[in-house]
Amino acid sequence: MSPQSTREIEPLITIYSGLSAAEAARLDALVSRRRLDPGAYLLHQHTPARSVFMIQEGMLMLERSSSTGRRQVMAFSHPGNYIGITHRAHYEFTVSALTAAVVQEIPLKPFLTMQDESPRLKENVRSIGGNILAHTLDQVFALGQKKAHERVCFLLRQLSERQAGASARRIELVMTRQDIADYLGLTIETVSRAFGKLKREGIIDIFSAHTVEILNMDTVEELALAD
Amino acid sequence: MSPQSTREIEPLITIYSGLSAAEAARLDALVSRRRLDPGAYLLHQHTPARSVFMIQEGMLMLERSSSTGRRQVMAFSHPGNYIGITHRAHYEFTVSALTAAVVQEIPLKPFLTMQDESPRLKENVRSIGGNILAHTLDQVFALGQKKAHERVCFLLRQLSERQAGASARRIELVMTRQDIADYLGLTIETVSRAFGKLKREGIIDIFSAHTVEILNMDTVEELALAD
DNA sequence: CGCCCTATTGAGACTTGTCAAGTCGGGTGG
DNA sequence: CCACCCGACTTGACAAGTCTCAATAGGGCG
Repeated sequence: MSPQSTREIEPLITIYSGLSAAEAARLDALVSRRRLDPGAYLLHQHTPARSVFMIQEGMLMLERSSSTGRRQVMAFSHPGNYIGITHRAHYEFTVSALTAAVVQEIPLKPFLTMQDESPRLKENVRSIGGNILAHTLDQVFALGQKKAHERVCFLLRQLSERQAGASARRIELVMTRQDIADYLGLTIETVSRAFGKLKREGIIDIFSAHTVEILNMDTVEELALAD
Repeated sequence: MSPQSTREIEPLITIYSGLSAAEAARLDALVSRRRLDPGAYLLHQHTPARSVFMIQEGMLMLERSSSTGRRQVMAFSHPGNYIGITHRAHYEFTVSALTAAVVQEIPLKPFLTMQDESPRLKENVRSIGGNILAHTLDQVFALGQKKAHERVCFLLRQLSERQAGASARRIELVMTRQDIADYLGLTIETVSRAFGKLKREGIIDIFSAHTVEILNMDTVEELALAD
């Protein structure tokens, strides 16, 4: 899939998509809910993967740190996103809550068993895994090919896309500049200057450090997809 | 999983791992072989995904191009690697042969059916998918956090790791400098200078543009993993 | 032997990182 | 209620890294 096509409106596949009422009920029986305070950790890199999670409310952040201390943010996760679906025996990254959040937890073992019995469920999981890989490939493309202000547009576009309906143009930046920098492979100063540049050029407006509005969506798109 | 852990010796999971003789035979019946000349395309981005491939001989390259012409190489694929396993309805990238190659082709539909009936096969596919995601996450980390010469070490380490047993220190660079540059998010000039720097520092030796030897594996490792 | 494609090397421009100073805003304590 | 404080963000000046453009070298093949 090309970087462009992320713009397709994905109807946000869930594991429930197309399941029978009976199957959905069985799945429901597995689910428990967990509430997270801002800053709280959901799980840690290298710990055994025992559950799959779906975000119900709030925003989470997936990150990876090297022994020498630098870190790479792998994703910002929204309601409807899944965590832990494609993993191996151990989690690939650390996950923490950027805001107060509620996640649904599904124990991995019965979830896998149920996949054996429901082709549709298995298919849904496969789709979600594909989406995660596609997202990661987009990120590789962005980090490999784009300049600072283009990477910022890449993020703005991702956030506006997934943000609840109405005013997708006004964006709440829940995360810190450091989080953004670590996501885009930049420094906070460069991120800050990139925002400044976009504002000077009239492409976005910055109300506060954590609220921006996209004035010219086409240009943002164009920069986000620029190679 | 941390960037470090890629160094674990993966016993190269295959879809056959742990299958019964009967299952293996059924799988064999699905497989056909396909020979590729150097430079030939195996499949194209955006075309419907109909098969899964395993490389038997040779080296392939996975790449993605944007409409504006720049491209990102997503991976160099060795014998034993799978292509198309985690995909969606359409292939995510274009795949071509860097050398003469032989691939095994498995039609997707019967392959998925068989997964429904063999939990072990499904588990193998899941593992392989996890490896692919892990590889991609490593790449994100490298592009986001590393300098040019560190990225080159990142590549050298990957190649030495997967290269047939004995002299993993001598590395054949089958691909062009442009391919390397597009994989690492650099220009060919910067790649060339990075090689030069590593050579001047006595970390590698360069016999020809396409043959290098790692003189100090520890340093290469260290640079490859540097954050 | 000569040609062509690829890779290397050099000089200068541009982008990003680093270090340091200054601003903004929310929260606390006087 | 206001002053202060602290963290987060912005801005500036400079250094370092990478890109661009251009010239040169090297290797394979006719």
